[in-house]
Amino acid sequence: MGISIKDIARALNISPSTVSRALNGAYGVKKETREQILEMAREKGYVPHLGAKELVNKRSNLIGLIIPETDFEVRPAFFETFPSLIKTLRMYGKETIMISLPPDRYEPGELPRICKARKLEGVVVLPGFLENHPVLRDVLDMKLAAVVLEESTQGRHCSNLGTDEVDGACRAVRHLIQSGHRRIGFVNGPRDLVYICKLRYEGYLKALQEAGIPFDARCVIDSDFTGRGGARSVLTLIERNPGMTAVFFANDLMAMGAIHALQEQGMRVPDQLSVMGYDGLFVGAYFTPPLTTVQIDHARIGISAAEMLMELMNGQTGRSRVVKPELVIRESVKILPSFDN
Amino acid sequence: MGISIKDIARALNISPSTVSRALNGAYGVKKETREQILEMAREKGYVPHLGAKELVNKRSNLIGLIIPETDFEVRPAFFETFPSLIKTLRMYGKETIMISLPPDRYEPGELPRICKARKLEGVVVLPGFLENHPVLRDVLDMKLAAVVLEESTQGRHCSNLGTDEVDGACRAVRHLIQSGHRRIGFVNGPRDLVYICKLRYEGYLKALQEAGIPFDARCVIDSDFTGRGGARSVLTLIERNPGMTAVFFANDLMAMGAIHALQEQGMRVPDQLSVMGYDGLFVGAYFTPPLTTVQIDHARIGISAAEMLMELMNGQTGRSRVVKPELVIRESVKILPSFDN
DNA sequence: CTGTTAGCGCCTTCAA
DNA sequence: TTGAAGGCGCTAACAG
Repeated sequence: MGISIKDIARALNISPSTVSRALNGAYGVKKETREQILEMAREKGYVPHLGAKELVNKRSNLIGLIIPETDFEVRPAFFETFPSLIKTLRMYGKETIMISLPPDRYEPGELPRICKARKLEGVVVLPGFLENHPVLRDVLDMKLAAVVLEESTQGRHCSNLGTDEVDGACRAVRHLIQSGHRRIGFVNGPRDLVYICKLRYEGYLKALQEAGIPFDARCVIDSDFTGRGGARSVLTLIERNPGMTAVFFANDLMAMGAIHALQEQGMRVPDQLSVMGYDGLFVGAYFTPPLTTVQIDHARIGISAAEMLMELMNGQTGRSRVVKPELVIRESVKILPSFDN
Repeated sequence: MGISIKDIARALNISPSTVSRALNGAYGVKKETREQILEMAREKGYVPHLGAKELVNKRSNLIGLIIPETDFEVRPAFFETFPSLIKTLRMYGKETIMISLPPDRYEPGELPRICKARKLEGVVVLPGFLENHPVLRDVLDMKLAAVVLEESTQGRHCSNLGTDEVDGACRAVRHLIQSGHRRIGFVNGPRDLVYICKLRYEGYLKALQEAGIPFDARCVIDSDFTGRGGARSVLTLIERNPGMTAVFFANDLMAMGAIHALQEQGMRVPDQLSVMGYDGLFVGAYFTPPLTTVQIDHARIGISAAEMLMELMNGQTGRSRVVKPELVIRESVKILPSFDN
């Protein structure tokens, strides 16, 4: 099929090893010969067979990108880390192979088998597998360099990278408080299923506490991260809490669904109810009102994930890292006049 | 490192070739021996080295997924084909490797080199490379099975798969006409850069023609697929066309940006201006008003792309296929009373 | 500086 | 039914 090292050796009447040396390390080959070889390689369009190299070098330069086969609507921001992640890995000479795994129906041992078969050098696990999910456990057991996004999984060969969810949520709610809101609702995601929901909840509590606002369980409701869920939940919340002036949603999608539902009921946002999102979906900017939210820098996360993986592959020990999200103030939160500072 | 075929041969005091046979073709091995081998393989956790297999079998089972390194906002729906595409390929025993290429700064020959080096069996090219882009030309030259999404590139080994853009746009505009609109604006994408823009334009013209509505160039404007662009463009269009009652946008993002801008100007949608989108982003459902749009079934496209690639790999000739998009009627288009049918 | 030899893990003749 | 030998494309160790 393709041109091999032998072909060009034969053409030049030299040995394959010399060709190999010229093409790689370069040292220990007469300049003249090397140039001939390089020339001939170019001429014949030689491309090294990476698979064969791997066989002898024991380095595949392959990184697995593990993505959960889940309903897309749940995490639309999900794929935004891809471009920067892949690009950064490529800068390190690593290529990315996709491994799509069904969170339900996952057979333990499947992932390790794939990794062994392809001799992957590391994996990046995208969010979608819950704490202690068999996939995560296999990742830990494999003793293969791994970076887990958003979950707290960590080990000798496993780092995790997330946003500072507690801080993000806390700042969101703090912003509401600073805008004069005291009775603040919280529509969370599925707290028992998704790790970050716990953290966002923590942030909510923390901000209230700081401000000396007593916690009221009636202000909090667990939902499902969908627009419809957000709509349903906000309506429930309003009914339960007549004095509530603002609601913090654990993601933008729910916030958007809620705003829509409220407007359908003839309520004005933010005049009658302020809404705070979380995620920073860019479509939020085109909402009416434009959604105030907490923005996650996905491109940055992709880069960091790649870098952390390289660290691990260089023998460093697994660690934890969080990037701080950013508060994006748009127009869905009203500043209550009495607190106008 | 890992367990090899030899290890299990030695443990059983038989030859590696027998083990190989037992593990693969299975024929020509005594049932008893085979069972011993299988048992031992399981016990030792044997996993075949795919790279080594490839070396002898000449089949890598690797498919390249070519994605353009572009600004994310431009095509948010972009990644929605991923899950189904990867999953389907996996069902065919193929794994997916990501190849991210910069549309500008692309060096011709780069892609073929990557494909050769990894011995890829085929590629799927995601949208983002314009007609006749060097990447597309290389794809054609490689004579490797390839499925190109959205562009019309085709060849002996190259199929293309898109949605029926003309039909989609035509149906969108037809819906506006049936709702009683006559003077209908069109905010297109960058027509000179993105192939589908031409098709959507065609559909727009076709629908007008069908209805006997004369074309007016002042009703059409090329924009850039962003929310801000849509906002700017709709304002221009309104100024130029006082009698205009509806606008068709070549993507949802622009439609959303436009709706937002209109509402900021105090205009009501759809009462004063009807808006039609294109893409079917699910967040559109949470807009106020919920966006009427043309929906593309990305999951279906992923599946079809995989299947078309397999066809090509089985020796069939490149072909063209379009899937029909679906009109999703929500509330951003007003039915004008006079035409109430 | 260069060629020879051996082997990575696997499969496929060809013989036994 | 099984084993031995050879080779896929490449590199590393050892001679020369």
